[in-house]
Amino acid sequence: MPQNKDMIDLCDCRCIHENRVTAAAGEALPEQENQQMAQLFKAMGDANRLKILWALNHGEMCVCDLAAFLQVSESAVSHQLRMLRQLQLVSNRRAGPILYYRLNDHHVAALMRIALEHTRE
Amino acid sequence: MPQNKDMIDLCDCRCIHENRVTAAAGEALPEQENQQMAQLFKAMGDANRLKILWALNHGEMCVCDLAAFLQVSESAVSHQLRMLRQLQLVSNRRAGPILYYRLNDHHVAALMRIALEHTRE
DNA sequence: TTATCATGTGAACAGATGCTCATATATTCA
DNA sequence: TGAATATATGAGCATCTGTTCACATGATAA
Repeated sequence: MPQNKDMIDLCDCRCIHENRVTAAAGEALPEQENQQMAQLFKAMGDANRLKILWALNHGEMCVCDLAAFLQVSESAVSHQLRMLRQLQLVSNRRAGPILYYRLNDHHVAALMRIALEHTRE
Repeated sequence: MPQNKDMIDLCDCRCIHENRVTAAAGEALPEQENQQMAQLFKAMGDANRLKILWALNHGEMCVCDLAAFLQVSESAVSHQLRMLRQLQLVSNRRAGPILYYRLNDHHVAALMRIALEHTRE
């Protein structure tokens, strides 16, 4: 068991077969950052949410457009947008009764570009 | 409804409030690629799998080391490694009874780097 | 062979997830 | 004010996920 549970540390493995452990120990990743990274990937790890992010990467769209685009209910889109909003991946502007959503994080586009490269290899 | 369900196409939204739809239509993303991208992000969207990938990014490790590292059973790690193997994100080499796992996709490191940047802003 | 260690696999279960439906809120217009 | 439109929210539910447990497989050494 690692002494410090907040830090990912490779020093306390039960069976150590080579010295790879000490080699990796220098690059510890705080537990909180690991969880935030996982949360980001999880948000992008749903086909419909990814479609939303992909669409918003080309320009702002309102909820009902996104719903027609994904062929799901506007309620479903709204639920997904709330999650993306809470993670600050998207934001919106109001124009009368209509909310236009847009990407709010420049990393999202970069992540999608790399993932697309990955699938095309 | 889009006529071609294999293609993400923005031309058939029910309510069109501006001309953003036509602007986005040029960048259609095939359904299959969208799903593969989502699968990649989903694989990285679990805290334990991300820890595995993070650890392997610093060098190869065997299953029991990873289990001690994550503080879960070796069976759990094995299940997760199978998923990562099937997605070809990791591969292994055998040294006697021990299997050493390593990253098998150069995009993974890039994705983790960007995600880490994201969490640190 | 037999014992042992490292890993893989299937079943089973608790918890998470994503959708729909019904309803609430908010804005605009008559 | 009341009606209509756009979006948000909560409940409920079927499905998916990640873990543990028990056991199987595969390699090594005695």
